[in-house]
Amino acid sequence: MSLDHLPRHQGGADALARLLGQALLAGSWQPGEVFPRELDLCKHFEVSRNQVRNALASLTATGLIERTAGRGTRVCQISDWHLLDPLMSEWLAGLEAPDPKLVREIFAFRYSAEPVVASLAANAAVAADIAAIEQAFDGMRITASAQQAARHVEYDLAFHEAIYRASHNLVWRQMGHLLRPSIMALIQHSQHSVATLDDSLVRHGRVLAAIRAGQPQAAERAAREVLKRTAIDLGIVAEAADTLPSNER
Amino acid sequence: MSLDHLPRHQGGADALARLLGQALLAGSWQPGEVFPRELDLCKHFEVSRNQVRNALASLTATGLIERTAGRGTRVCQISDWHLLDPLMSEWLAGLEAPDPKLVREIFAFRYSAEPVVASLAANAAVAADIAAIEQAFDGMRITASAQQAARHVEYDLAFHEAIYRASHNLVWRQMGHLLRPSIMALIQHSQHSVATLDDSLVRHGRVLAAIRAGQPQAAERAAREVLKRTAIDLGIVAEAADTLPSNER
DNA sequence: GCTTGCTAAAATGTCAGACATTTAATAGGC
DNA sequence: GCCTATTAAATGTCTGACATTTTAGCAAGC
Repeated sequence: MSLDHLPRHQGGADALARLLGQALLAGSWQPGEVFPRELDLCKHFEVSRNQVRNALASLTATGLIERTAGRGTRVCQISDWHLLDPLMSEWLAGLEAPDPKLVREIFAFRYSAEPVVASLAANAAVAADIAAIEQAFDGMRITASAQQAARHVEYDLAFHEAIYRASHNLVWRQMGHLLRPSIMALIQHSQHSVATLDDSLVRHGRVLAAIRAGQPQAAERAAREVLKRTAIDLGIVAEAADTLPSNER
Repeated sequence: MSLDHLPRHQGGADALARLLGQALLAGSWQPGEVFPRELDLCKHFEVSRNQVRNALASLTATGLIERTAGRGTRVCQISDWHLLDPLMSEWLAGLEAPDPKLVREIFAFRYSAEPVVASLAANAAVAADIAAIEQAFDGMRITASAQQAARHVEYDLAFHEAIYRASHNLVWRQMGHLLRPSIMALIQHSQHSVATLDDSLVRHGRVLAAIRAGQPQAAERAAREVLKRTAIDLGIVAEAADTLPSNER
């Protein structure tokens, strides 16, 4: 794959890293394939070798590419990508059409993890945590219309992130970054009718209530119900389906 | 905090990043404090500015420090550290005496997450996955003596990592990196008597059996039992205690 | 006295060019 | 045919100069 179709860019090495990172996430290069050489990138984007090297260093840090002196740069296997790196989440969230396989994998993770997080939050949340969740929930309610989908999604994001934070665990908190790509993908599949939005709101409300009441098991169940709704909205499972996304043998 | 007590080093920028990263993880600088300037680091370690900048770039990528032109370099809050970055795990695992708070946080995460992972593995594992878990388990059995603690811990690590891989989820798999610092800490608290080692082995065996049998709920329970044993061995809870480490309000 | 604005210093960021090192391919000798 | 030396090509490193950003200090003006 050549880089002819990539647009010129403006901004520093970060912008270049983002551009290349997103191209890799979008599948412009296959794993194992050789990546363009530094000097070619310099020429194509009309930037200094320094900027290219800085950008490539970011890509290396996220496990997208692997570089060896004399050999060149190759694209890593998907299983080696650092999906939990905040940079990666940001790039993924900014993609127009993220790889459905990736979205599905991330959602499958959320489906198994988030009930546990909600349960932890119900045990550990203090007043400030509950206030944060509540505020996000209020925002979701106010923006529950098709016209304000973008703002609604932001509040949705804040809601779930607040729950991760409320778990009061450093590791789970870091994982909140993963929410952005998963939730931003909702905008693409914007089959947000009034009915589904209302249903989604009710389910979110039950999670909030359970956490506020300090009921871990109820929070766990409620979180799972929220994710079932999200799975439908993401187009991962069909509307009527009662089955859940799970990893088959 | 000055860097007078840091040893000279040998190796490239990676080694320097490791040295500085481990010093940060060990708490040599407080969050918010200013970090030494590039030129001071050059002088102290007798390396080029290039190497220093590369090392500092790694530290920036892991969220340990934050750099601003003209302002300088400051140490980030612990909550901003990218604990899920593989580099971070490696540094943390290599520490002689990692911060007990961090070890506890990571273990608390494992305690809530690993039962879920085991359950997923019981659903998703194929023959190769089970073989990998089995092989690690055999290794643990063979090295179950105080003399071979180091090798035993490696097999222990392989056992848990194989379960993460068996979940067949890209995100959970990435999280396997976290195991190393958590399990390596076991070497420090090496109160491995024959009895505890035997008990630990039995519990690990039950996880393997449940996954092989494809029984998610049994796997979940068994994984929790393994972690209760580990919590004792890590000195997180007392021997007789039946209570579990959890995040209090 | 307080604010405003200019100036200088100090830190990180960037550039350009030469050189070092590693890897792989290639040609040559036996 | 195999082994070795050479060459080419890629990434890695060093150096010095310069750019940019931020902060602090100082001075002028209201």
